[in-house]
This record gives sequence, C-alpha cells and structure tokens, in this order.
Amino acid sequence: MDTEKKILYAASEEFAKNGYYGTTIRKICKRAKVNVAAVNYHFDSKESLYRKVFSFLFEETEVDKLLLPLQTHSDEEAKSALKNWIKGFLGVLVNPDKLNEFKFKIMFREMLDPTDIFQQIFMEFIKPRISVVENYLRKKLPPGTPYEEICIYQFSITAQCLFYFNNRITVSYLSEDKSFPRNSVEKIADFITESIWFNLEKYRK
Amino acid sequence: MDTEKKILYAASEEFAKNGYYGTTIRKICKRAKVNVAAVNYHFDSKESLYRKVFSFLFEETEVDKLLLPLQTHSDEEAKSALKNWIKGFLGVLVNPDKLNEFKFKIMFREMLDPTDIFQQIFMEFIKPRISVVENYLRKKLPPGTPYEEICIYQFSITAQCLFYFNNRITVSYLSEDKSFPRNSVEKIADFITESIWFNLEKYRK
DNA sequence: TGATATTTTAAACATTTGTTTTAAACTATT
DNA sequence: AATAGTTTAAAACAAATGTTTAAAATATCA
Repeated sequence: MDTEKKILYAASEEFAKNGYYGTTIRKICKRAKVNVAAVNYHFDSKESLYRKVFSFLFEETEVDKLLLPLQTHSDEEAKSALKNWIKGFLGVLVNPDKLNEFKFKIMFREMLDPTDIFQQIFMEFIKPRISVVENYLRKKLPPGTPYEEICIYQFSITAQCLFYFNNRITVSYLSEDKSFPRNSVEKIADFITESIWFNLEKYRK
Repeated sequence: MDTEKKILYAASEEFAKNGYYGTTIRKICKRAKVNVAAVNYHFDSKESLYRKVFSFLFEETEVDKLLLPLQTHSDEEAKSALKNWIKGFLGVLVNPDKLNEFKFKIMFREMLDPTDIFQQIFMEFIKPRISVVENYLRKKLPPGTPYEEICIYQFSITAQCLFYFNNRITVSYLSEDKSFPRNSVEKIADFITESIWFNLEKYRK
C-alpha cells in the first residue's frame, strides 16, 4: 500500500477515535508506519489531511455501494419495501465494518460542532439517503402535505436507525442480552415500519 | 461569583464546544477571567477539572428539576400523559438553555468514545429518564413481555426525541422553515405518541 | 491590629505539537 | 550508467500546552 493510502486509513481511525484535536500527526504516522514528515509532504498540513480524510471516507463511489434503493410498488409491496430499506440501513449501523464505523463517528463528531466540512457530509451522505425516503413518503402521503409534515416522518425513521449507532453505549448498558440489537434488526425494522405505516394510513382513510 | 464556579461554568462551555483535547486551560481561564494557575490550584489538573465539570452539570439536584413524572391513569389519560412527557423532554432538547446545551453536548461527545465518566452520566441522567418510560410501558404491555421488546419501545421514544438535539444541524439544513422544529414540538410529540400507542394496542387486542 | 492561612498573580519549566529543513534513498528516463 | 525528479528520514524549530514556583495580595480570626 502506498504512503498516502496508509496515512488516510490511519488518520481516519485516529480522527474518528479522538477527534481533530485529540489526534496528533505523530500518532497517525506511527499507526501508518511512516515518517512524521510524510503528512506534511503528502497533505501539506494537518487540517488539509483532515479534509482529505472526509473525501476518502465519503467519496460518492463508496457511498453508492451502501445507498439502497426504495421504490414504491403496490401497497403491500410498498410496506415490505420500506421495511427492507430500514433493515438494510439499520444493519449497517448496528454492525458497521471498520471504515463505516470511522465514517459514522467522524460524522457525528462533526455534527456536534459543524465546520464547513459538514456541508460535504450532508451533500454526499445524508441528502441522498433522506431523498430516497422523502420520495417514498411523497407518493404515500396525500398531495399538498406540508414539507414539515413529511420531515416528521423522515426524521422518525432516521432517528430510530441512527440511535442504535449513536447511543449504542446506552443500549449496551441497558440490555442484558449481549446479542441485542445485533440479532433484533428484523424486529426493530418491523416496529419502525409498522408505526410509520400506521401514521401513513391514518391520512388515507 | 467565586473562582471555582467561574471556572466550572467556563470549562463546561469550552469542553462542550471543543471536547477535552480541543480545550486548553488558558482558554478556560480567559473565559472565566481568572489566572492560568487557578485551574491547577483549585482542581489539581485538567483531567480532574473535566471530571468535576460532569458532577457540576449532572449532579442529581440539577437533574431532578427536569425529570418529569409519567404516571399511568385510565387509558385515555395514559395516552395524553405519555404525550405530555414526550412534549416536556422534547421541549428541552429543541430549546435548551445554556447549561442544558453544555450538558447534552458533553454527553453525546462522551457517548462517541466513552471513558469511565460515562457511567456517571448514565446513572445520574439517562437511567432515571429511561426508568420512567420503562415503568410506564411495563404497565401497558402484557406481563411476561421480554425485556428486549420493552427496549424497542423505549428506544423508539428516546431516539426520536434525542434526534432533534443531536442532528439539529441536519434538521436545519433540510427544513426551509426556520421555526421548525421549535414550533412543532406538539405535532412531533403527537406523532411519536400515536405510533407508540398503535404498537401498544396491537398487543391488547 | 497583627499573625496566619488562603488565594491570586506573573513568570518560568518541561513536554508536546505542527511544521520545516537538509540530506539521503529511491525511481524513472535517457 | 548517469542524471533528474520524487519520496523518505532524522533532526531541528517555534509555538502552544499543562504544570509548578515563588512572591504578592487578600482574607481570617485570635
């Protein structure tokens, strides 16, 4: 592996684990097994490296692999399509591979005090996912439903999925069963789907 | 105001905004308008101050003021009681005062990479709130409902409330209406209550 | 008031940090 | 093989950081 890739990977891990200020160039280089000067040679500065890490983690090609489609079919199919989408998203959040773990952690860090980098995350990661759900909801809700109303539906789904990554320490403190929520993705997806569907149906009758 | 309080308040703000490593003793002291040596004189070390900040923010007396009760009544009352509880919790999250903002931010930071301090947050802040909801749910769900099932209900409520603090940058990026979600607490609380209630009712029939 | 303890202050200290420098090692091209 | 361009390596630098020191200022109380 070439030096730049080694640095990017090591930096992702360090920045995810300890944030921007908690990460030192020396720690990154030690992890990447390269010389201290390598970061400044290849990436100019620590801040510039930080930005490149975002491109590395959030570049669209990486994202597209994870961006599940959510198409509307007949009513019964539509419900199970939604459930499957939630299952896919929740699955990644509950059981992320290393790179996704870095991605999510860095994203949530950035959310607590967003810099101009957040715009990149929003456009390349959040927006596409939200759009998929939004399009789905628009077809199910009566035309003319105010946008803020649609948002409440969107956020209900997103919130419940993200929770299991974001607050997993709380989840693990509370649940005695160590395999929860890993083995309950189906059940949780079902719960979310049912409640969304219920609220959707209220409007159609 | 005495020096220790001034430092604690300033430190809360700095730690919340920039995390442990992003915060310097000099910045804290500048904000608190005290000498640089004051932190080490009154709190021994930066790490020790960090711990004291948690006690300062999460000490039980502070928390109790915000811990709304949630009692079960007749069926109809029970539903509106739940809605009111959610409204109260969501209200604080959507429109926190300064100290609560510090508290939540520091809490979510600690959640991303928990140290032993998280235990304190869990016991003094998270557990009491979750317990209130748990007791409520236990009375509504049929006896013998597995604990992991109850968790899914709990987390559904908690997730949707916390989302509006944790991901408010996303919310503000998405919603054109700047008064959202501030002016929609009632509506959101209603949405959450209705969907929880729907899932609860499914079991009773 | 005067003696004692406590708190504040400015300066200094040792480390750590991001960055730069300079030379050596390596690679590619002719 | 010789040359030019690129990458790596070790050392050094200046600034920043947590902490300590020692003296000055303030408070406490017999």
